[in-house]
Amino acid sequence: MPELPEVETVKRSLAGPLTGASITGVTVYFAGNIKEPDPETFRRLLIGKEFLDIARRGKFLLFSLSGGYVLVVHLRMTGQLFLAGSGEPVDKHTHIVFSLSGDRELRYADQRKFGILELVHKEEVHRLKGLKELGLEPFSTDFTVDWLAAMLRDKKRPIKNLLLDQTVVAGIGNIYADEILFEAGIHPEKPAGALTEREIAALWQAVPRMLELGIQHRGTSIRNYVDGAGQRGGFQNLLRVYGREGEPCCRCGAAITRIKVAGRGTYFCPRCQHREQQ
DNA sequence: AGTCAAACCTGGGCGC
DNA sequence: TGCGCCCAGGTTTGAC
Repeated sequence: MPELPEVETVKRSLAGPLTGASITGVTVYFAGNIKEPDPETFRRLLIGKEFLDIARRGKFLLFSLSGGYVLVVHLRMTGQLFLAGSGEPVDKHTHIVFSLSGDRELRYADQRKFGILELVHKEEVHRLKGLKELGLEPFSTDFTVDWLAAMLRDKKRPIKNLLLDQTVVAGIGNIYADEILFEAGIHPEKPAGALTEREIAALWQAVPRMLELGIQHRGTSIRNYVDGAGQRGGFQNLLRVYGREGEPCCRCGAAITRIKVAGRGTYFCPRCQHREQQ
């Protein structure tokens, strides 16, 4: 599910309703997603805490709580974080329920159970695995074309592989990587270091452009993704290559092709996205 | 340094 | 209906 636009949409949809709310109880139906501390300490520490602020870093959500604690959540493939009324039925994939004042609940559901929840003191956040290795935020002012050019220089790995590397740029996943490369007209297997200046400039523009477009449409819902209000996104209808194997390219009409890059299903237009030059 | 497969889990879709 | 296989939005791990 969740790449940067989806995580950002969850953040925005939870920020209003959650800010100022207090946790009155925590029910853990499945503890496997709780990485630290142990589930009982996790429960005990959270009860009575107030949500102060929500931030996003890459695909991580960071909930600042009273008492100096931070709840860090990574949704991985199928994690969902959404608000519900306390009377609504709890489905079998809901693993953790945070009861809030006013008969509301924040629920964590996760069909494949890959997601991660960690509760740490704010001084400890910087040491968390995955979070500390994150690269640049694509919307930060540090994400310049010169910085990108320097990151690609002499790299032999496929450009798609590099886009998916969270230690380079944070937040891009498999769907947006394909859409970004289509937008920029670059073959996903082209070695990063072989991109021309024009291609680097096009890529630099396409990264924030496609992510922003995803956010404007409230994310991509192909399977499980929903925002903090339980609503699906709309960007799946605007994808131009992802999931469109065999369909005509919207620019040139050639059939969209599916290959594997970095072990991931990869969609591109063989005519618009070439390996050589341009 | 890099690439790859496998692992963590569950479920949907397909062909037979 | 059932079975087996492949696929899935992410990341880590260990082998080469």
